[in-house]
Amino acid sequence: MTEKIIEKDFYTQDAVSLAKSLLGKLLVRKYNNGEKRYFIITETEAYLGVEDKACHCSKGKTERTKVMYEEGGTIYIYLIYGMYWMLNIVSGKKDKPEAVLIRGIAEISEYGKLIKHYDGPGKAGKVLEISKDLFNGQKIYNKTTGLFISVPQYKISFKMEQLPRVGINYAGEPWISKPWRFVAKEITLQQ
DNA sequence: CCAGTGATCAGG
DNA sequence: CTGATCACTGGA
Repeated sequence: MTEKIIEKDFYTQDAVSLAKSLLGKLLVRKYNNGEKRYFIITETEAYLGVEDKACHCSKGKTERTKVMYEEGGTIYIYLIYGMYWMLNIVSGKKDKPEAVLIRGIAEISEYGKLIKHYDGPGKAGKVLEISKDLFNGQKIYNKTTGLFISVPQYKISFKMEQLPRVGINYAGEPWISKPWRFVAKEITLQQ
């Protein structure tokens, strides 16, 4: 697998366009034992600043949310329900708190064959073996951190679905209805 | 349908 | 310090 890492500038776009752009990109995880695995990003959600009542930053800057105020490309990780590590990529400019939640990934082999889907952010976090200690505040465009995003060498085709976000009923309207969840369907790879 | 599980945060 | 909440998942 050749790795064409995506540069820092890519992450300065707003969270909604970044959420779309990340579909079909390759998430590379180099584990502590040296093993390397490859995952296509298949589902994302955008969280858009202090106004968005579904966004953690709607309550302002806290110990947890401070990394969302960093520049685009910063990794934001938090624990939910005491069990699941959620992986987010901060987007936009410094001091504009936006992020994209990675909700689904599909593992592919080194030769571009689909292996397994991990549908759901908790499952994705588990297979990636991420945690706050390991990656929170790191940069996703830094190839040395063990978790980075690149352009896949294989041509990937899919249909994009746009849906409301899940698990945010507490946010109220209009935020519940914002179609800021993006799913890649019918994924095929050409070698 | 619902319990598990612990960091985080507002409030005293 | 305490109690409530939670961008979820897996098993009745």
